[in-house]
Amino acid sequence: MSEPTSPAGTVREHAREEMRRAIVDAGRARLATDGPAGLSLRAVARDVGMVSSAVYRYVPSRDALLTALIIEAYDALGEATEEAETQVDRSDIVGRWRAIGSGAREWALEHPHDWALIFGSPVIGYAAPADTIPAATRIPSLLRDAQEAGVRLPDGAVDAQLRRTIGPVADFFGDAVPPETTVRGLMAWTWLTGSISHQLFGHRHNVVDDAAVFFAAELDRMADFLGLGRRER
Amino acid sequence: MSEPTSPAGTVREHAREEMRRAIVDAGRARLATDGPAGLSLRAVARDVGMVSSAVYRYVPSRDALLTALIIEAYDALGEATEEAETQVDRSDIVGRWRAIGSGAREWALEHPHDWALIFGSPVIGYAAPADTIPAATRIPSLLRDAQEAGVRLPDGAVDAQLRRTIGPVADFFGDAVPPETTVRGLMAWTWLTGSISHQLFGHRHNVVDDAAVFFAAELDRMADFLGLGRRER
DNA sequence: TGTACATCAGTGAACGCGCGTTCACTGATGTAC
DNA sequence: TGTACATCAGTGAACGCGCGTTCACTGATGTAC
Repeated sequence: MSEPTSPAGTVREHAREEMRRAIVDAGRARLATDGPAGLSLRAVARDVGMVSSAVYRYVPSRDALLTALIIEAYDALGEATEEAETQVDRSDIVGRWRAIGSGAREWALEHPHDWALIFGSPVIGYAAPADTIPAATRIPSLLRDAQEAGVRLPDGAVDAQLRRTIGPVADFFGDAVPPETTVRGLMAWTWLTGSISHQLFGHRHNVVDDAAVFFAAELDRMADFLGLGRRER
Repeated sequence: MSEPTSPAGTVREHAREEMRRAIVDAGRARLATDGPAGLSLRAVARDVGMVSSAVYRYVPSRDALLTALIIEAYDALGEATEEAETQVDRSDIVGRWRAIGSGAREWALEHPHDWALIFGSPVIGYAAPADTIPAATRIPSLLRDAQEAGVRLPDGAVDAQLRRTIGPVADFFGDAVPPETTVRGLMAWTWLTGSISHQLFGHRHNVVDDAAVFFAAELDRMADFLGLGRRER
């Protein structure tokens, strides 16, 4: 029962990759109990059954581990929302909007501490690693699709100053989408993350009884605000 | 030049209260550099020029100091928004809404770490001390005033389940305000805090060039969403 | 007004703790010939 | 296939640090008579 022949170095590399995963995963678990500021390499080392100095074989420093956790959180949220959205028929614009919202919410409920890493207080000394959050880009692409599908998007007048200030995201939304729609798209993203944070961070205790019911109502009103249900006459 | 006669104990009590203030203020300043998790009584003691054990005369523990800071932040935000709102004529409903929004935003820009204490990641082991955030109650009272002033607030149909779930805040908004307006009022609060957090926490870098311009545009659209400009026919 | 006593603010040493990171090392696993 | 050497994972001790909290104390300030 010999091992199957494998390219040189691969076995070790594989073990190495597994160990690194175990360390990062232990770090993520630690986040839940200790918070980002309390993340400790020594604690992580104990959790994976290693002496503290050994983790330095896999991770250059405590800060690098935290950075890795932040980046992974961004990516995981992006994947979760994308996955949720693709469950819905491409032509069902409102359904896709709901899927994006609920997908993000569900991921957040399953990974509250990772959500906090992204949308909670910035960890001192850490900027958001990416200029663009993968999950955020679902909205502009949805609006572009809506436009192409003949949805009558909000197109009120937008003055030059406001049009200028949304310049950095004009490319994401595309030229065809009216500026008013871009403004509202950004607002929708803000509201979506705000609502999820309120739910997660306890700001809806004694405000709303059933968070899911209220969230669904919010999603509907936001779809309306974005004009997603309005067909071209 | 003798001291004016003063009730016994008052001089000491006064000094004591001043020292307590200095300690709490130093704690707040520390927040900016060390974050809530890194808040340290020893550091605070150094900042006020005391030996670490001496601060225990004024504050029972590190956690108690943090709690005091959180409570003060809630109150300060509430006062700042109330103060901003009262600058505007009571009958100018849209103006009051803008004042609430801008007042909250300005307070947040001046006290970003206190804002993070309230709306950022929950500090592990600390629940929001109050069931109600003083600042949040500005919105229901504004909507009640709008109603009385004859503004035609959103009054679409709201199903029983949704009406039930907003039960806990029904009193704040009052019976006269339509349930749809209550739903939108809660959404407006969510959006307001979300927008400010996005600005403060860096989520608008490379999204929007001029945060103030975009925020003003958001306020206008939200006023619209709340139906604040619509007069009874 | 003067004295004896009680209260209180602040000191300094000590407790036991966990942290990030470095470094010289051992022993196992892979590579080259 | 067999041996000599290089690479690498993991060890254990050590560095210097800051933390929260307790405790017996000193000396100043207030109170009662």
